[in-house]
Amino acid sequence: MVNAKIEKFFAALAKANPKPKGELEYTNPYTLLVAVVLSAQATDTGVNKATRSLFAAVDTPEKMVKLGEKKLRNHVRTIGLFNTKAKNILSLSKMLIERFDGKVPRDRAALESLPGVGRKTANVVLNIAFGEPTIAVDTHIFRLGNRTGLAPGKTPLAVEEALLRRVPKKYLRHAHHWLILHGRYVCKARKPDCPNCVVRQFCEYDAKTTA
DNA sequence: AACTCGGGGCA
DNA sequence: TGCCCAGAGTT
Repeated sequence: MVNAKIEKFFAALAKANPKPKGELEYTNPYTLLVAVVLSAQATDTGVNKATRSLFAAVDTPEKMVKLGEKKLRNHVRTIGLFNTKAKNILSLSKMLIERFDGKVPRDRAALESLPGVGRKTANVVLNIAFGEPTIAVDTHIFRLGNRTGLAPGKTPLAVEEALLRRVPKKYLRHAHHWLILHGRYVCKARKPDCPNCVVRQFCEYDAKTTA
């Protein structure tokens, strides 16, 4: 995809998402980190529902340790893979207290050293909590990047690097979130809603299937 | 590269 | 009722 096309691609996404919801609503790096760890292979709505009461009372690693793994597990029981996730979140919270002064580190290697935190989760935290120009490539963005021709790549890391090269700098701050929302609700895996897609005129997939 | 974790949402 | 989901860790 050529540069002029990419610029219009993101301008259209920006216009379609004036007030993006979801992760951008988090102002606390710690609850953001916990929410993203919980969201692995689960639906965002399910995570939001389960964590609403939890985060009202528990918004620091100290409070999480005090709550304990058993009660945490009860809070997130409706989320898939909750057993492993609860264990990771307790362990991760203790590590934050012992090694990072109780704060979420603004550092990729430090973040990825935490249990349950991989490259995708680290990128979300770096972007949303600290304003770093990262792109977190999940299944949605991986599919969208390849399908549209915006950022083709064999692996998630390859797609991430392609996006970092191609996304205009002024859009880098929000590109990650726009792409996730677009992949989730419009450029869906099964049945992409091309008729209602704001970037269809820049999309190689739409050109191939409907032209 | 393949396998496992996992309850809820949705067709 | 069956299939899939805002991944990460292990083998």
